[in-house]
Amino acid sequence: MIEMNLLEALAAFDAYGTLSAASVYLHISQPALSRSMQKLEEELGVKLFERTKNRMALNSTGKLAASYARTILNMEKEMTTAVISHNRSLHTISVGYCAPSPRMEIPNMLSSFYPGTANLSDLQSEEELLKGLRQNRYTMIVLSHPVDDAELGCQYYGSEHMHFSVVPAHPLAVYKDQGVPFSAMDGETFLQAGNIGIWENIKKQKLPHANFILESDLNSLNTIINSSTLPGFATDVTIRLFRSQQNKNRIFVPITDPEATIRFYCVYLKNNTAKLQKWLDYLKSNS
Amino acid sequence: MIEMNLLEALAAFDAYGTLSAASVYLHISQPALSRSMQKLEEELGVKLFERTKNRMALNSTGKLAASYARTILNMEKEMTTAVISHNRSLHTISVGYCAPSPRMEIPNMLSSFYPGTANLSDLQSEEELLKGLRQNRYTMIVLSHPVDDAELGCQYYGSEHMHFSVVPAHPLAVYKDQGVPFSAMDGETFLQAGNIGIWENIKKQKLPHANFILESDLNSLNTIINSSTLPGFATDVTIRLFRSQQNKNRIFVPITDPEATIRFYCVYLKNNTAKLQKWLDYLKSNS
DNA sequence: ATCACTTACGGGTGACGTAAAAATC
DNA sequence: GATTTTTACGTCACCCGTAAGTGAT
Repeated sequence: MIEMNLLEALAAFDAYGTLSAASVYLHISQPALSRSMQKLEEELGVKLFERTKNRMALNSTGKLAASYARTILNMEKEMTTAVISHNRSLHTISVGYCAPSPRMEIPNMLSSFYPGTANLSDLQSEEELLKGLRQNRYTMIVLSHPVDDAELGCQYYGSEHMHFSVVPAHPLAVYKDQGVPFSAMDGETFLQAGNIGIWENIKKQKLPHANFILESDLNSLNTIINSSTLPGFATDVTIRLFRSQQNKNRIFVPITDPEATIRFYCVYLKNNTAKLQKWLDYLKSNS
Repeated sequence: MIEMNLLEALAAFDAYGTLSAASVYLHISQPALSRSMQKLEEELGVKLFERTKNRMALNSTGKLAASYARTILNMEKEMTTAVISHNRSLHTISVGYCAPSPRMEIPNMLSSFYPGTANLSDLQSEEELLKGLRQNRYTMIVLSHPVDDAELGCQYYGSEHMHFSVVPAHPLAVYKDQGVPFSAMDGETFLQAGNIGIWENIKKQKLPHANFILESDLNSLNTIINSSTLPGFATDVTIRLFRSQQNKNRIFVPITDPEATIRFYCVYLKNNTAKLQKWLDYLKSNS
């Protein structure tokens, strides 16, 4: 059997033309490479080189062998990358989100269910998420609606309700219990986090005349909110998550339109059910 | 880099299911195989097996690796056979003939021009010969006519002239100097060697009413001829080649038809000109 | 003189086999 | 008790690097 290091030596010689040059590339001594080539010829029982006293060159048989060597080495390289990447995928849960708040909550929960398992997050449009799921780029995606598909599993995760965030002096602050419709604030200027996923669509639809000042860095956004009287947004989820660091000077006015509530669903390839079993069981037990 | 022996060990384990069985197949000790598998996992940095205290099984990563291992091993096997067969083809001249007499003469001549080079012979129809030549199954073929083709070289080799072989008492024996046409013997029964190549066509065309008793073994044929008065065939070439062992009781009557003479041409792929140079030079110098 | 390859020689690594242990069937 | 895997240990082979030699440019 021809060992891989001999194949690599042959390919290197073919690439570099002389033993000395190839030996430098291979980080071995030149006599060692010379012996390797002799051994290769001996194992195959075939002359691979035309030799003059101070020059070696592949003959036609050697050229053929070198071309095989290259393909075998490529396949070996492909094998290692494929095996390693497959292994990584076993220890990674990649989740795609349509909105920021599940993205804030879920990774920590997954980490506790799957300790030692990397979990990657991505915020995307729902079409991109579904495409990525089918291409196995996501182990699971979180959508704002259930799906019905033979290949896909679907499990309700939870809901999120949108509020306006206003200073106490704001005229609408008094509606903090009964709520207001989106239309009550259309035309105002809002402070807003950068990427809000699916909420972007709802905002455009329900507040067509409003202006938005975007700040993608959450710390900066918080600083700005603290020093500003401009209204902003908050949801039941973000209010809960950031209770400790919350600006006391803000009133959260719930929005009464049905579009202000989103129900989230975890969607996954049924192939991956086993991998997600613990997580799905947890969700079922909570609903 | 993953060495070939590790790949073979992995493939063997996949095939046999236990280290012990695989180690028997591989002719190594079972602990050695155990270490090989550990080393493979270590080199890839990946778990390939589910292990219980006295059982090992490939996990999904291991299955993937084993399948790569098989393809790489197959390619390595393919490499050795391809290289060896290519090498053999360099040291072999395979010649296809359309008639027996060049096949009797040429191999010895080639051996003297190419000592240490195997030379294979085959008797075939001219269509088969041309097909085989283009498929590189023949280094050279001998046809009864020249060819004109951009890819093919062609060199006149020599001619052969057909005679009837009759006992002295035969009525036509007296024509041994002036010759007779084929038609003079049509309808008679002949003794004939088994495979006479292109001559078969000529015989069928020019002696449509004759009968032929075939004997493919030349020694047996000779015995039969010696004890028989039936006519047969001989050519200038066979008369010359077998002069020593010739039956003194035979007269050779030349045949006057133009079809009784064949001119032979060596045809080869121009690709192979270098390989046949010596031989072609010899033929040119003789014509 | 430099370069390129081969041969000779000594040393260290690593792969092997034997032996033994642990655990399962 | 038989099987299967792992660990421990000693041995030997093989591959490597250094050094030296040959021949060509």
